This record gives sequence, C-alpha cells and structure tokens, in this order.
Amino acid sequence: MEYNRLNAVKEVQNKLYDDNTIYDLAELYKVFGDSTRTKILISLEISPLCVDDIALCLNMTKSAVSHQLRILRQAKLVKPDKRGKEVYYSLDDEHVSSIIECGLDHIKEGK
Amino acid sequence: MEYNRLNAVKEVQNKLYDDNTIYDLAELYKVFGDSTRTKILISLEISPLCVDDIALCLNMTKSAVSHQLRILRQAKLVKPDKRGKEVYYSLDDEHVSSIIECGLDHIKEGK
DNA sequence: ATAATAGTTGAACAATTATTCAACTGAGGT
DNA sequence: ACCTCAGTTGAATAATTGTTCAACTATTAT
Repeated sequence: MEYNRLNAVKEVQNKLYDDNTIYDLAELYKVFGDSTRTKILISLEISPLCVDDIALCLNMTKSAVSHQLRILRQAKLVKPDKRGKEVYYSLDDEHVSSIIECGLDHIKEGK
Repeated sequence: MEYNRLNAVKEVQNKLYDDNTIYDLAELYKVFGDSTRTKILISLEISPLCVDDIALCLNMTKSAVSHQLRILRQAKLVKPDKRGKEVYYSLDDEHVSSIIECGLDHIKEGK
C-alpha cells in the first residue's frame, strides 16, 4: 500500500519533469478562459467577420476587440485576411471548434 | 455582399444573446488555464493522490495546493475521498482527460 | 493632396488572482 | 487527555490582465 503510493508519486514526478507541453497547454486554455475571447471564437464559427463587426456584435470598442484578437492570433486560433481597408478574421483551423465542443460536453453533462 | 455581411452580424448577435453557456465555457477553461492546476489534473490522470503527495510532486506548499484543489472541486473536475486523516483526490469523470487530450492535439499539430 | 474610415498599439488604471503566512479543524496514535 | 499530522481557510501581498484612452498607420474616396 505504502509502496504503491510512493511509486505513484515517482511516476507523477517523472511525468511532470519530462512533459514541457504542460505549460503550453495551460497557456492555450488561458486564451479560451475569457468570455470576450470565447465570444469572438463562437462568432467566427458562424462567419468570418471584420473587426468593426465583431465590436458591434459584442458591444465593445474596436480597440478592446483588437487587443483580444492579437492574443487569439498569437495562439494561432484565428487568422487575419486583409481585404482593402478591412481585416476579416476567421478560425485558424477546425481544432478550435472541437476544443469548444469538448468544453460544452462537460458543461451539459456535469452540471 | 453587403447584405450577407449584415445577415452574418445579426446571426451572430442572436447566437450570443441566446447562448448563456458561453460564460460557463469561459469559466471552465479559466480553470484549465493555470499551470499549477493543469499539473494537478495531469498528475491525477496517473493516480489518485492525497494533498501532501500532490504538494510533493509539484514542489509546492500544502496550502497552495489546497487552494487550487478547492477551485478544481468547485468546477467539478476533481473529487475528494477522505480515508482517515488523508484526503485522496481523483478526476471527477472521463471528460477531464478528454478536454486535456483535445488541447494537446492542437498543440502538437499547430506548432 | 486631403479627408475619412478601419485597425493597431502603448501607457495607464482597475480588477482579478496565485501564493504565502498564520491560525484553525479533525482524525489517529500514544 | 494530549500531541501530531493532514488538510482547510482567511487575510495580505504581488503579479497578471482586460479595458479605456489617445496617438498612430494604412487604405479608400472625393
């Protein structure tokens, strides 16, 4: 019993030591962990949108939206497409939607 | 073209207005968005552990770990099991692992 | 060229939050 | 009963972070 417990601790310590993707994982989820950004992502699931339209949908200033889009861009969750004066943003890949769905599954069941 | 754009905005606004799970979703991901908590979750994927052992694995104080476990408990991501003096924590359900896997998929591919 | 519109950026401010410290609760062993 | 060990809790501190404001770039229209 005591033996297994120490074994588990050792195994966990090795795992945590080796796995440097844990920080990347936390960083990724931190990006999803703000309602403004999740709103933007869910909006872009419906259609690509320019910054002004996103601001209109969320009832926020362009500036605030632009700041959040920068964070989403850096996390490679959205990608910009400049068309004339406007910059249209869309989801970077289908992973984004699947991560959102994954979270919704937990919410619907658990609670 | 302009017509479709306005249509998209309306559709997004309706979606955001109806969907009050967006805040729950952001709250859920906020919990994952801290490396201490993701370390705890990944540790518990390997084995149920008592608070002292988690603290040992993460090289943190019991107090700090306990504070984070409280947050994980409230989010229904871990569940406590009191055995005598010790409290063993384990993952609340299999959703937790699948959310972690979902994030790792994005990291591995994207970059 | 000039004006107007779309978007980005940096500094500042307010709010949130993770960790530490100390005090406390409760179970087990002597 | 007493002491010890495991865990929780609340207040305080330090760090992070989201939004605002103002200034700036770049593209389109007159």
